[in-house]
Amino acid sequence: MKEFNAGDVLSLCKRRGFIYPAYEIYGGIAGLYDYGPLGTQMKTNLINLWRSIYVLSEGFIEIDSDIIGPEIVFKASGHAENFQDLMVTCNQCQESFRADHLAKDLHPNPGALSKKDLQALLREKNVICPLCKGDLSDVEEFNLMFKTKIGPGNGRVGYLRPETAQGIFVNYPNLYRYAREQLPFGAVQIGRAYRNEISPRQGVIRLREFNQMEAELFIDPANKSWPRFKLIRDVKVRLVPNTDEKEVEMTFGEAVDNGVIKHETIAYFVWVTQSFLIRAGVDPKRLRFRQHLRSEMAHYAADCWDAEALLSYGWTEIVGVADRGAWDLTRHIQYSQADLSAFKRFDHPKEVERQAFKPKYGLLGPEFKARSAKVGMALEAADVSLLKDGRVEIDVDGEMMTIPEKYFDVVLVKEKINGEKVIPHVIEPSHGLDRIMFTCLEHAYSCDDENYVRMGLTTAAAPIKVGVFPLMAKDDLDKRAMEIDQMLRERGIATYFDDSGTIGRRYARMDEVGTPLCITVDYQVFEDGTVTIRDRDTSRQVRVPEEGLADVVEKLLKGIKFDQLIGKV
RNA sequence: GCAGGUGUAAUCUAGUGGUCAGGAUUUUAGCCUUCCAAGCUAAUUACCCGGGUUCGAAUCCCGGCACCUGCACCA
Repeated sequence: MKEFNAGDVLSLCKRRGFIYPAYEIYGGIAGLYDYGPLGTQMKTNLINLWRSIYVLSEGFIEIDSDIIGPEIVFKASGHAENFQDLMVTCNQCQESFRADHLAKDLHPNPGALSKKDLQALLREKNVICPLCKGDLSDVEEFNLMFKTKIGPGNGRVGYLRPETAQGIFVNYPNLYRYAREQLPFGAVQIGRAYRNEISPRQGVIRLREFNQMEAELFIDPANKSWPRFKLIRDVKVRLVPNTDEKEVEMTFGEAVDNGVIKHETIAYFVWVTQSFLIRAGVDPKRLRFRQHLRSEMAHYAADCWDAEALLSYGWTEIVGVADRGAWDLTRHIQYSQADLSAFKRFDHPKEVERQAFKPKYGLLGPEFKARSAKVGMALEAADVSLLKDGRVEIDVDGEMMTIPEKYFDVVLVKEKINGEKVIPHVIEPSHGLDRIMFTCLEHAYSCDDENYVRMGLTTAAAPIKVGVFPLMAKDDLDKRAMEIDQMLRERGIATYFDDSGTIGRRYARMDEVGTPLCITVDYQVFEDGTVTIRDRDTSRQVRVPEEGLADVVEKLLKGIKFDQLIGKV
């Protein structure tokens, strides 16, 4: 086994059609990559695997929302604020600073200043580099969202989404209704997102246009247990808690019992993530879950665990599982005025007695004419504590009105309360598809001393499942192999037919792109109707009757071990 | 964005201010070949882009772009 680095893997990816640098004939653009034929197929395979877990097994609903969104969505989400930092750089030591942080003592609210004003303020007060006392650059805007205009002329300001999650949050009322108004329910979205990164690096690890698979699970804030958690209590996981930042292995049950992971729901989806990644082809020995440090956790997050894979770049975040609390929905409630709550029905309705205003509609009518109904409704909704000096001040359609007590009585009312409105909390497993894909490729890559490259992709991820070869392209062997190839493709199995050059070269070609199985039709087929199936990882072969071949192949692809098969055939 | 390094074919690379560049792998066609990158013959493909210096630049200089490393950024 030879040492290798990400460059070797990227070379192979380009050579064999997994990943190409985008716009290469024009010199390329940093942070943009295209998927080639094999890459696209593999990406589709990973998506289908993920979808089968979230949509089929866990019952999430899937949507596909717009990439372009109006400015207000990203004001609500916080991205407009957090993506547009004003920065200055020290001309001497090259350190970068948030411009508003440097102006903290010079202005009551520097965060609210425009770029121009902040620039003027810093210049006027002769602010210099706090580290080395060097001169500072002009104030520069770092806008990490791609801005665009919606419509002709001045249009409306729009942005390309920096994450797919917001499309789910803004559809919350529709999805809540679709889920028949019951918690918990979850929604997923798979799609592209855009961040105008300052410095894209490390191949496809930091991209300006990337693919996300995000799930948003809406749960009752008062109940973060998870029924299916008991099924996975005894599964082990490697954790790096933020308390001492040391890696420990424990079961999910222990992690929750000891408070390492905050609650069952987060823990369960860390498990879902772990099992997905391993089935996708991430090496379990190079996978761990690291808890965000307090300082790196978003202020609204209750807990957050990143799946990290060990790549030649170092430990790299590939999935984040966060408890975002009620933050997103609360923000969208503020900005949109929409009702993004869930109605939590009590097991037994509560009888409540309370004091309330009872409007005298007979008097309200002549006095307030057309507005009397609205005044009455406002009175009914108002709290009796507002009553002062024989009058009450209430808000009617945004206008404050003073209503003397001759227009109402104060009475004791009995109310039956069936439940309460709550803003659901959100558990978000967010997957960087491109990073996961690259991790699968790098973890699958092996190269021996003879420079023989073998990609140990899992059967789920492999873009080609079976290579089909005639031992020689003559004597009807090729015809026979072609029939097998077509039969397998009709069964929905992705094959690759190859009759060129020597058989060894064809095996090598398939090994290099991670094809798990190869079928070779040799002369024995004319004697007993059998062909050989070759296992990529061991190069071993078994003879299998042509009849029933597809069933055997399907079993192998589903995970039956090659060894078990040898006994069976 | 800053600093340093790099840029020759699909991939890995040799090379020099002076015959429009050599090798290996790959690919394609043919010969050969009864199971793991065999051999033979032939073919296709490259000096990142733009400007400058020079009689002459792939080579030296400047600018751009891309990649690598470090810094910064990473909601």
